[in-house]
Amino acid sequence: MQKEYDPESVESKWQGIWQQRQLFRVEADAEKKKYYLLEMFPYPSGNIHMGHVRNYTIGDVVARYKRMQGYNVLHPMGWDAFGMPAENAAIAHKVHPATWTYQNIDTMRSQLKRLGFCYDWDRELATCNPEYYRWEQWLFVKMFERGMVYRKKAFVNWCENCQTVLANEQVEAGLCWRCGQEVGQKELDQWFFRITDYADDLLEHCDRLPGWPDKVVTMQKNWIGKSLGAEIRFPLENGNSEIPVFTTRQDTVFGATFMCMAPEHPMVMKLAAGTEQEEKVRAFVERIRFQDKAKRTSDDYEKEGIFVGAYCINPFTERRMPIFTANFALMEYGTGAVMAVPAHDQRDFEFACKYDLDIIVVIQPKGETLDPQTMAEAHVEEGVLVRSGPFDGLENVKALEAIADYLEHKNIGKRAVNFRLRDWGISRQRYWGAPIPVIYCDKCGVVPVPEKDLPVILPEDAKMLEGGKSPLPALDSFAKTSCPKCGNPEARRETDTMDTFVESSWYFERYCSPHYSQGMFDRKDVGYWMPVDQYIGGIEHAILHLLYARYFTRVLKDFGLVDHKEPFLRLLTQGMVCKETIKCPEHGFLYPEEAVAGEAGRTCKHCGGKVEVGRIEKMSKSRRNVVDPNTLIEKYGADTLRLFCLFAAPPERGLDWSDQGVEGAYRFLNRVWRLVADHKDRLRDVKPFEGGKPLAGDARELHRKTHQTIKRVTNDIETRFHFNTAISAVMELVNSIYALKENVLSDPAGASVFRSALEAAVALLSPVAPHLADELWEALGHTGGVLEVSWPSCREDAIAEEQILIVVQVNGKVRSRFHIRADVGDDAIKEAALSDERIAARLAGRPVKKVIVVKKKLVNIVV
RNA sequence: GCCGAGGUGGCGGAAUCGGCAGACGCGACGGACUUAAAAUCCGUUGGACUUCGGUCCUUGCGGGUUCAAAUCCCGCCCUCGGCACCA
Repeated sequence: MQKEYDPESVESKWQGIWQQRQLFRVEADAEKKKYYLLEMFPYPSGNIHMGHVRNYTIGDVVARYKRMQGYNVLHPMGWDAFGMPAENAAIAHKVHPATWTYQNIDTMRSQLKRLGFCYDWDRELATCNPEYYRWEQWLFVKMFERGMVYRKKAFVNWCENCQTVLANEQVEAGLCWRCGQEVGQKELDQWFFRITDYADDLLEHCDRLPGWPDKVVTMQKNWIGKSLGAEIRFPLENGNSEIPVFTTRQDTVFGATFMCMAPEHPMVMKLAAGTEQEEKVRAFVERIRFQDKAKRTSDDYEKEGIFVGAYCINPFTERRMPIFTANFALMEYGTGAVMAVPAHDQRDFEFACKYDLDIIVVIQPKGETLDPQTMAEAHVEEGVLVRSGPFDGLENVKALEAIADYLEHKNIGKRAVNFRLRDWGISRQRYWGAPIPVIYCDKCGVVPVPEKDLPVILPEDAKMLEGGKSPLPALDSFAKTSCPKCGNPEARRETDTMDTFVESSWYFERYCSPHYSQGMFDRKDVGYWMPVDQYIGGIEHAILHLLYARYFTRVLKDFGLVDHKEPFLRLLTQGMVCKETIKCPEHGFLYPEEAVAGEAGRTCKHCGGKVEVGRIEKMSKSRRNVVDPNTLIEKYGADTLRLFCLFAAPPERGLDWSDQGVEGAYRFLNRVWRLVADHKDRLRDVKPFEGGKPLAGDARELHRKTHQTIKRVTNDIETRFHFNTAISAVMELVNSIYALKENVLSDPAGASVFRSALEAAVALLSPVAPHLADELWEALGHTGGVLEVSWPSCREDAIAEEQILIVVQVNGKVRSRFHIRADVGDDAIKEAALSDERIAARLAGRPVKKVIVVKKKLVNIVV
């Protein structure tokens, strides 16, 4: 062991040993209790960033802690390797997406190894590998056979200029990110998973995820968005047809004065046909359709609509209702048509005011009379029904039921449930993804690729095209094929690929048997390891990824492939890594080195103007406030970086980067190092303290502190994952060792206690700073790493204090404190408090009204 | 607008069940060591007043409950995150 702490040499030494000993390899073993710890796998974007470091450090601490607790811990890592950035890089740098991806994986794998994470690398997987996605294709075919997938027309963002489909993140303020042209909507045939079949089940089980943060559960519930209401059919005036409408407010139906339909609604143009409105309606529909969704739903939307030239009849009032098409009506929700009740819905109210439509009050609030002439806004609250025929006088909450009954009785509608959640569109008109295993034949129609022909391999010889258009449709060697059913040589393959969320919806199951070649995974292994005991990742995946993963697991269960329904028992969503930003009014965000320190504060290197410093924001390249993990590892080592990430804040909160904080972490590790380096020789023949013999003085103190620390650290990790307080407890122990070392070391029992304290500090620190811990452990005379020993256990008898501190308050204010033997009763404590010198002086004979004694803690005297 | 989380020293944060507010770290200040600096070690460090014994104030703001409130209740302000024309 060197005198000076040199992280570089210590870390490379132990990483070599760990690898050579295959320390992180695990196998399913029915004899052992398992623990599956999973962190969300990264997209191989090029380099590990601070967010990854934080996420994976949190996971690594838990994995190592659980191993020391005796669990068989599965802790795998892999790559979410399909996705658009690879295509963008391909176009920008003329590298093939596969080359780019695999290079990035190599870089990032070595970065993760450099951080000392205890992954079982034998289980590494990359979703772009055909051995992975072939099973996804296999499942797709199974789902197709069962009708769990279907094809329908749907809109995509389309850039006419680039002749390509754009993902939502490629649409910036309604414009194409590449060419700046306005983005439109194009209707294409696409594949959908029927996730809505599981909407109720997914919603119901939200309340059975006690290990999930409430926030995430709420977000999932809102996303699923179940509404109870009714479907009401409004006949057309000409009697040809009817418009079904979904509403949650059937109690207001007597106040419905007009109808609003989504511009995409198939009936709109039919209704307008032949009327004098036809051309105007066509122009309106075209205009709204072409707007991208972000714009249509942006803040400054204006409600607008147009009369389609036809009327329907309110079946309750026989009123003739003009039919409008309006930009705020959404085809995707409900039936795409809304019965408008301007008196009791704010949107309808604004629309009615704008187009001068009738407003009829049908819900009257208590103690108030609403007048349509003077109303400033809709009345959406409760009240009593008026102008509602047989339902007059009914409270509106009761009317909801009564009118629903009436609808069903008269057969003009029915109770209905509507979900905000829509089926999962998985088609991507992209190259770098898993091919959808389907063939189109003129004779047989849609034919799934037979199991024996799987996988449908994404051809790696495709040439990437400018503008981002997928090369697959034009690649005959891929797209041209023969029909597996009839042999027709003119059949064509589906050239769309799957949403990358599909890959990430089952990778955690694949990890259980990543090399299994007979199916998606080995049932036996999945049965042993799943479900995931602890899942850790960013809050940005709180909705989609987690919902899709929950859905997929249900599908697998329905196929009898797994026994569990929920994949993740406990979930931790870690906060963002943030850092202060520096902004120049002229040059925008600056790197720290671009801001020059001067007399009047910092100035911009480029223009000399004053810069604005301080706003703390999420680290990102575009804000120029990133710090590079590599640089920090070089300077301080992985252990310091890990320590800082955990110490700066509890995991679920945001972490504010601080260079000085990193220095502090480094200083602490040096402090621990020196403690061992300076005393290992004196401790060579000293055994750890075994208990039994009575201790006195500082040795007793240190022994107590040691076990108090073990208890605190264990509790902080076990129940709360609060590593920051766990670390501060170890810091306190180290401070105590420093303060007491000479007094304690002078006698043999004391030296034993000293060794125990030191060993406890090293062991407790080992999940956080594993390299340093192993080195110190070895220096203390042990063979083998700390990971292979048991987590320290706390001796309750060592913790018990013989003297306790009692705080004395007078009227709730602290006035004195004293020590007393821990075994005395409340009455003795009360007596001691009242006779305490300072208290007696303060009371000065005033009558005591009341004395409250809190066991072994506090006395409050009320006068 | 709706939903959720949060607001504590100069800063990050602690106080786990209503019982000493400010653990631990950073920064700052002082001292030791040194020719000097760095590193290290040891102190001090919420604010105001102080006769140096203490006293008063202090957990976003205003009320309340309680012997006792950072913690519970009511009202308000601010910050962050999510959803957002959902009928």
